[in-house]
Amino acid sequence: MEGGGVFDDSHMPNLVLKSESSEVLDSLWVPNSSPSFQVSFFDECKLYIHCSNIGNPMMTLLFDVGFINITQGCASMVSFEDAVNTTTNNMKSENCNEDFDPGFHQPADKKRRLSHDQVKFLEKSFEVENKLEPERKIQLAKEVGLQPRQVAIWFQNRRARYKTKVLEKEYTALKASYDKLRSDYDSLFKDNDKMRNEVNLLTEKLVMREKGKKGGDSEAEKSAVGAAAPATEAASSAKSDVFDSDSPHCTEGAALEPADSSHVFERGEASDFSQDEDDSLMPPSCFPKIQVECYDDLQPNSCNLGFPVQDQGTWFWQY
DNA sequence: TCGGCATAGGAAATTACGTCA
DNA sequence: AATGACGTAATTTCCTATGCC
Repeated sequence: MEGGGVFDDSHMPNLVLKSESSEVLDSLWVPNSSPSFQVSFFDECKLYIHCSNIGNPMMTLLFDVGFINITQGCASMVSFEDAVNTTTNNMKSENCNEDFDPGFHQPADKKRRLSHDQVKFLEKSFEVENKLEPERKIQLAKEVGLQPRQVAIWFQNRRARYKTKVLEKEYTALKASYDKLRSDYDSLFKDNDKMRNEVNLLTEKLVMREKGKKGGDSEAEKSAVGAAAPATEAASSAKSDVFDSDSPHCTEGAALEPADSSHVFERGEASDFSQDEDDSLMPPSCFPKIQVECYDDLQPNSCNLGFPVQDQGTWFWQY
């Protein structure tokens, strides 16, 4: 059970307070007023408190002892605790009125948790507007039964909590995005590696064929290619069929340069997707065309970072 | 108009307390 | 009963905006 509820009339069995609580307590929290409390009579079950306030005649409040806990008389606060938790022993007061019985004093920094109803009320108000105008602060304080200062502090802390929550959410989203990006990058890198191997194989085939043509020894060419094929076939994926030696993709344009083709694919820093363009290394027409559609399934805000798919292709492939 | 001062309010950091496992 | 973790009320410090002289 949450204790220390302020102005939580669900815990107020006393008819005096039930019927007059709003009026009475409002009067206690008149800004700039200096209410004072005085225990005038205290018997085994009732507590009589005289409350004087500016603009108000002396009032006598009658409380059932087992249900109340005066916490901040100086600040004009009366809190009502659950009967189960409250006894005559824990009745305390930190009233600035030094005339109070020492037995009712408590440390000045004593704090009480706000009641469920108070928090609910403040939360609703916070949803409407998370900043407090002075008038609104006073109005809220009156309605919820707190000091304006307490309301201001609650809003301050609430804003801080809200900000923390938003930051946590943003961090989580950003991290998920990064993880996906990283995962996509890794899989792309593997594909890249696989394709590089295929290109190397095909390049070798092509070179051999060119050599064979130049030498006019077609028999030697056949045997060379035939010998190379079984050894490399295992490493090739099914995609290699696309780049078969008869494919127009490969035969078009100038001859490939096998010696330099591999370093274009070399992996740089894992987090650095940029590659310096170096046309001298490989003529654009030498590589088989990589279809950009293979990136189409990338989700926005994940690995593609919102850039057009066409642009992303250049992060990995320099033509 | 400009500068100095006081004041209020907010953000951020920190402390202190209450609650719970 | 003691203890540590956690949530939160409250405090402190710093900064900024505003009004007044």
